[in-house]
Parts: sequence; structure tokens; C-alpha cells
Amino acid sequence: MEDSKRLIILEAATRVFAEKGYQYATIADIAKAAGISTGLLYSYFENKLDVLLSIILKFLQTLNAANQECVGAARGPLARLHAVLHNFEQMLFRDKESLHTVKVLNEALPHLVMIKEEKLQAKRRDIIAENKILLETFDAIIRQGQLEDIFDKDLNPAVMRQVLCGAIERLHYGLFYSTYSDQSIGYDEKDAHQSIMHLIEKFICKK
Amino acid sequence: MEDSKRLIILEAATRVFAEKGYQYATIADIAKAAGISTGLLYSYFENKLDVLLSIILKFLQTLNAANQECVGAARGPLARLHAVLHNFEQMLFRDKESLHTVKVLNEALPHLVMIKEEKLQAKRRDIIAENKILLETFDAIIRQGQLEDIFDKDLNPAVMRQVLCGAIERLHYGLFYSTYSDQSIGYDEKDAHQSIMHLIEKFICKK
Amino acid sequence: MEDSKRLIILEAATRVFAEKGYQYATIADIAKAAGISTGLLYSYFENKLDVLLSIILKFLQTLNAANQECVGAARGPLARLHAVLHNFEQMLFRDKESLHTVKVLNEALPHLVMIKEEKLQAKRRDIIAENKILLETFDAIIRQGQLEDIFDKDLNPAVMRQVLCGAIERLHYGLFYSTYSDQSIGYDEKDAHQSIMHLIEKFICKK
Amino acid sequence: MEDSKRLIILEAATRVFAEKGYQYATIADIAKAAGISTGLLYSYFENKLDVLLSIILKFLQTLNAANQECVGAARGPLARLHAVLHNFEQMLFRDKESLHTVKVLNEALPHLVMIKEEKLQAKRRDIIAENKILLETFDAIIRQGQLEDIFDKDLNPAVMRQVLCGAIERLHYGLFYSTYSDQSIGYDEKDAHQSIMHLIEKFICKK
DNA sequence: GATGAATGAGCGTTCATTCAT
DNA sequence: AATGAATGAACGCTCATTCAT
Repeated sequence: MEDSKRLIILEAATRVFAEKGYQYATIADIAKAAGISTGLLYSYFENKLDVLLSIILKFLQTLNAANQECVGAARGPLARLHAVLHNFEQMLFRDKESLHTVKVLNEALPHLVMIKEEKLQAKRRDIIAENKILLETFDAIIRQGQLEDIFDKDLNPAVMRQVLCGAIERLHYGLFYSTYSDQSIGYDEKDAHQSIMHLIEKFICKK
Repeated sequence: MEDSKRLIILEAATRVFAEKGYQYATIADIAKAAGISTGLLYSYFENKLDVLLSIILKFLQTLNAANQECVGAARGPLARLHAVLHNFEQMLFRDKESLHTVKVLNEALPHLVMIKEEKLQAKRRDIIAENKILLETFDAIIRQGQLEDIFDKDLNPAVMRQVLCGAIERLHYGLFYSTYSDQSIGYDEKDAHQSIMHLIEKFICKK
Repeated sequence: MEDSKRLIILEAATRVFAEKGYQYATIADIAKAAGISTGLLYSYFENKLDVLLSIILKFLQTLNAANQECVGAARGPLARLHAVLHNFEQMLFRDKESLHTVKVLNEALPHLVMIKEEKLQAKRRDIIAENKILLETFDAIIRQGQLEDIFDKDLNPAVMRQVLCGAIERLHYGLFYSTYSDQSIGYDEKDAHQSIMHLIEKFICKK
Repeated sequence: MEDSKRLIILEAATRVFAEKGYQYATIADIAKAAGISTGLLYSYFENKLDVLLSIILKFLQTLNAANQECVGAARGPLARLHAVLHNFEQMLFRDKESLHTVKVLNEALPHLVMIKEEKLQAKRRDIIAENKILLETFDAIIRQGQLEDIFDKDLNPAVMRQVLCGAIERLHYGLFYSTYSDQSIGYDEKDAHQSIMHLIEKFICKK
């Protein structure tokens, strides 16, 4: 059981979930996309939900690992915030799949609470833990920026983080959707990036 | 076929979709919640997807109607922007269900393109049209604000609208999720509202 | 949901389980034999195992009810023992299906302990309780016979009951199998009945 | 293909069938218990059913071989009957697995008729033949006992044999089940053996 | 001989949808 | 108008069996 095949399946599944949505994606779809049989998929994953959770977990782990590096390298809260947001944007743009991973993640997170299956509890906890780390990374940077009197102190870090992440997600989601629907969204990647820079400068930074 | 029963079904369905998610909600669930039989539901709607589309359409129509009024009443782009965003926040907060309607809407919109069923084509087009109106309302206000030199001209209206709407959605979604997961999100409704005001003032308005 | 349909399904299932064995009987087989669709079966039963347990429970309840009547009517331990064994034989012979119910019951009883499904716990407990009643009915009669010095005291009631029931089952099972395999078993129903009478007279009764 | 490995597999399979039942035992379970791969199992057996039939055949052959010896050594029908029943009890008690072999055998015998697979026809015939030998051994002893006026002539040999074997099986099955369910059955091995002696003395022997 | 990755047919189960009443 | 019993297609998942190595 090579580990590379696990990755192939995860990538195929992300593609399929992205196209059809978790609910309408069938195991047969995923297996076909991965070039394997349905049975083999079950050698690598417990069940369909496990595939979804594994995608989410991998995304969060990759993002957190990238952040870990950046935050260590960058000097000062502003540089760190840029670095971390850059990671986020990078992951959304590396491939169209990643953006859908985020969509899938948002769709799945509220349901995480309800997962009953004993087999998946460990993975559930891992995801929640990684998610906490991700949020805490943002919040810590913002808190530090406020302490150093670089960032606006009027708003609490959690609110700022939500605004930033929500804006990024929506902007990229709009781009993504426009490619699907063949309807112009009225802006491009460069506009999106630029607006995030504006947002930091005007909304996060002091005065 | 009284029209009031149609409404009862739509409200019940919204509640059920909110609780279980569209995928896991069954027709039986909806019928039960509406106090009718499954068979009768099919006198009012073509099928399950039709129920979902009807909810979305009603939401967009209500929002657009409310905006129509506001925009007529309010004087100046800033007042209008506040009014329109107020409408949006109101709909999200009127009840927890509305937020889920938005989630469902976001989940459903990309799939609208793929709807093949002949029966639902009209409704599909209506939704897309209403969605266009909603976006155009925002964009028109922002364009006007830029023309009048009240709003920042560095960014295009579509980008600004996405940032605003993305921020609002994320903020409220965070609140919603925190009630489900029993984990504090670190801010409350007031914080969320205040941050949107900040966002307008610092990000949208000139200087 | 008429109760008569439940019975039709149970009878069809007994027939199918008898023919193919629980493991190789499919829901489709049972539904077809009952003249219904697979889906409808699930309106009446939780799942396949529930069908099996329901058959067993009904058999035990019917037998216990019949015993209840007999034991009240009959005078003296010997008459009661005859009555109760007569019931057992009657149930085995009423139709070929009943004998297979016994086989299925014997096959299933050891596995009852392992049933984990929450939904089926109540039924599991009912079966165990009815089984206890059945055994206790035999044992009480034998104990009383020993007290009244009519039955042999050398062996304990549980052993006697096992010998009697084991003998009856084997004798009838042999008859049943011979009809299936088209091989003469070397005795007929009358022989079987007569040998049980012998067994009581010589093995159970005192001298 | 050493023959010893065949034996190892058969013993492992018996253990697994005993624990889980034929239906719920998987080839993977058996292979694991035997310490080999699933693929290798298929070098020794045609398929899963072949493993079951091989266990049954070996059991019957072993029992018949043991009986052959006994019957030759023992003098007179009563001694022979004791010897043959002793063999049966021995095999049931040698280990708990043997009893399950008997259960499996009883469960499988009726289905032997229906085996269609060409590959297994020879084995099927062997089993039926060995089973006939087993029954005939009993019946011959009883017939001889009746001829010599030692055994009761009122009942035919086949009936007597069924009573004896049914009683033994039930008694031992009860013991076995009580260990699984942790419920006292009300008697022990000694009681069971004693009751068989009684049965011979009072039920089989003349007056 | 030995492995275990890979297959895919087949089963239990669900649920949107229909239709006789 | 209203019901809900009935249908059956479709999906998740298992596991006996094969075969390249």
C-alpha cells in the first residue's frame, strides 16, 4: 500500500467533490477519477466521510506547516500577516481544487460536531486542533501588532481575522465561479490581491 | 391549492435544510415539519430541488424588494450602502435560519449552472436574474459613491462589494457556528456590526 | 400499515430463510416471496436481522402462549409434559417452516449475545426472556414430577429437558431433511412420535 | 505444497468458523489465523465452501476411522454402542471447536444437496458417503443388539440413533452456549455423560 | 511457493417520487 | 384536496477471488 496512491485518491476526490459537491459525488466517481476500483479505495480510507476529512486535514496541515515557516522567517507583525495571507492566497490559487477544498471545509466544519462514528473521532479531533492552530496563528500576529501599536486596537483580533479571511475567500470564490459560469465577475486575480493589500493597510493598520 | 400552504412548506423546508443540510434533509422531514403528507408537497413543488430553488428565489426577491425601498428612501451613496448592508444583516439575523439560507445559496449557486431539468429552467433563470440585481444594487451604489468622490476610487466596485459581503458572511457564520459547537468565537453580534461600520469608513470611504 | 402484511412478510421470510439459510437469503428474495418491493419491507422492519429476530420472537411467544393454556388445563406433571411436548411437536409439524424456524433459532441464539445495534436491544431482551420462560416451563413440570415421585429423580430437570428437546428436534429434522434430499431416513412421523412416548415412559418416568 | 500446511489451514478455519460462524468468517480471517496470505489459501482449496466441506469431511473421516477401530475391538453390541458414543463425545469435547464443527455440519448438510459447482461434486459425494457410513455404524450396532435380544425391539434403529445423537448434541450444545452467554445451564459435563448412560440403559436396552 | 494489491459483483439500505384511495 | 403505502433506482460498502511480482 504505497502512500503515493493515497495522495492520488485524495486529489481525485478533491476534484470530484469540487465538481459535484460531497453529497452528489459517489465512491464510483472518485474511484474512476483516481483510476482504481471502488474496493481499493476502502483499503486506504474507512469510508466516504473519511476521504472528506482526510482532504480537509491535509489542507489544514499543509497550510499550518507553511505558516510555521513563514512566521519564523518574517520580522514584525505586518510582514508576518502578509506572509500568512500570502500562504492562504497561494493555496487557493495553486490549483482550482484548493479553493473547493475551502468550500468543502466550510460546508463540512459545522457537521464535524455531529460525527458519531468511533473510527473517525481521532481524525475529527485532529481537524479541530489544526483549525484552532490556524486561527490562533492569525490572532497571535494581530494581537502582537496591536501590542506594538502597529495595528488598529479598536477591533478585536478574531473579528479582524474573520474579515480578512472572509474577504479573501469571497474574492477568490467569485473568480472561481466566474470561470464555471462563463460570466465575467468584473475583476481579476490582480484586483483581488490588490484589494487585500488595501484592506490590511486601511483596515488593519493603525491610521 | 392555497398559496399560504406553499409558504408554510417553504418555511418548514428552510428550517429543515438549516438543521440537517440540503443533502441530509428528506422530503419526509420537510412534509412532517410542514404538517402535511409527502404527496401533497408534490402538488406545490416539482421536486426536492424545486423546494430549494424556491427558498433561494424567495430570499433574493425579499432582499431585493427591501433594497428597492431603502435605496429609494435613502439620500446619498453612503446612506444607501448602510441601508443595503443593514438589510443584509437584518436578513441574516432575523433568524438563524436565514443565515443557513445564505449558506445553502452559496452551496447551490455554482450548481445552478448544471441544472438540466427542463421544468426548473425558468426558476433557474429567475434566480440568476435576481442575483444579478442584488449584485448590481451594490455595485451601482459604490459606483455612484466613487463618482461623487465619497468612496475610494482605487478599487473597482465589484471587488469592494465582494469584500463587504464576504466579511459580513464570515462574521455571522462564525457567530452561528460558535452556537453550534459550544466554542466561543471571541466576539459577539455587536462586535461584528461595529467592524462592518469600520470597514465602510476605512476601506470604502475616501481617506 | 396493516398488521396482516407484517405477517405475510414474516411468513415469506421464514420460508426463504428455511430454503437458503439466513446468510444467503437476500432482502430481494424475501420481498419477492412476500410479493412486495424491497423498500416496503423496511417500513415494517428495521433491517434484515430484525426480520430474523421477529420470526424467532413470534415463534417463542406462540409456543409459550400455547403452553400457558395447556399447563393450566392439564392435571398432573405427566399430562402436562405430554401437553407441552405435544405443542412442540405440533409447531414443528404445523408446517415445514416451523422446523426451520427452530433451526434458525438455534443458529441465531448464540449470536444474540453479540447484537450491538441499539434499535434491536429491546427485541433481543424479549427473545431471551421468552426463551427463559420456555425452558422454565419444562423444568417446572419435571421438578414437580420428581417431587410427586412420578419422575425419575436421578437426573436434574435441565438435563432431562435437553434430552427430550434434542431428541424431538433431531427426529423431526431428520424427517425434514429426508424430504429435501429425497433419501429415505428409515422412519416416519408416527415412529418419531412413538419414540418420544417411549422416551417419556422409560427415561423420565420412575421405573 | 506440503500437506501439513493444509492441516494448519483447516484447523485455523475451524477455529474461525467456530468463533464467527461460516457466514461471517472471511477468507482474510482464516488466512490470518493460519499465518498465511489469502492467495496461498487458494493453492490448497478451491474456495471458501471447499474449506468448509474439507473440515466436515475430515471430521467424518476421523470419526469413522475411530469407530472402525472401536467396533473391531469391542465385544458385543452394548460395548460397541458405548465405544461409538464415547468417540462422539470425545470429539465434541476434545476442544470446543469440534462442537462447532458439528453445528457447522448440521447447518451445512441440508445445503449439500444444492451445491452446483462442478469442482466440489466429488467432495460432496464423499461427505454424503462418509455420513452414510457414520449412520450405518450406529444402525448396525443397534440392529445387532436387537437381534441378540439385548436392545429394545419396539423402536427401529434409525429412530434410536437419532434420539441418542440428538440428546448428546443438545446436551453439549447447552454446555457450550452457557460458556458463551455466561448464564448457568444448570448442569455440567458429568451430568451430561451420566444422562447418556441412563439413556442407553433405560431407552435402548431391553427392560 | 508465497504475497497482498487489486478487482468488481452483489448486497443491505435509503429515499425521491408516484398513485390508488 | 389530501394521504401515505408502495415502488425501485441508486449508492455505500464488503469480500471472495485473481494475478502480477
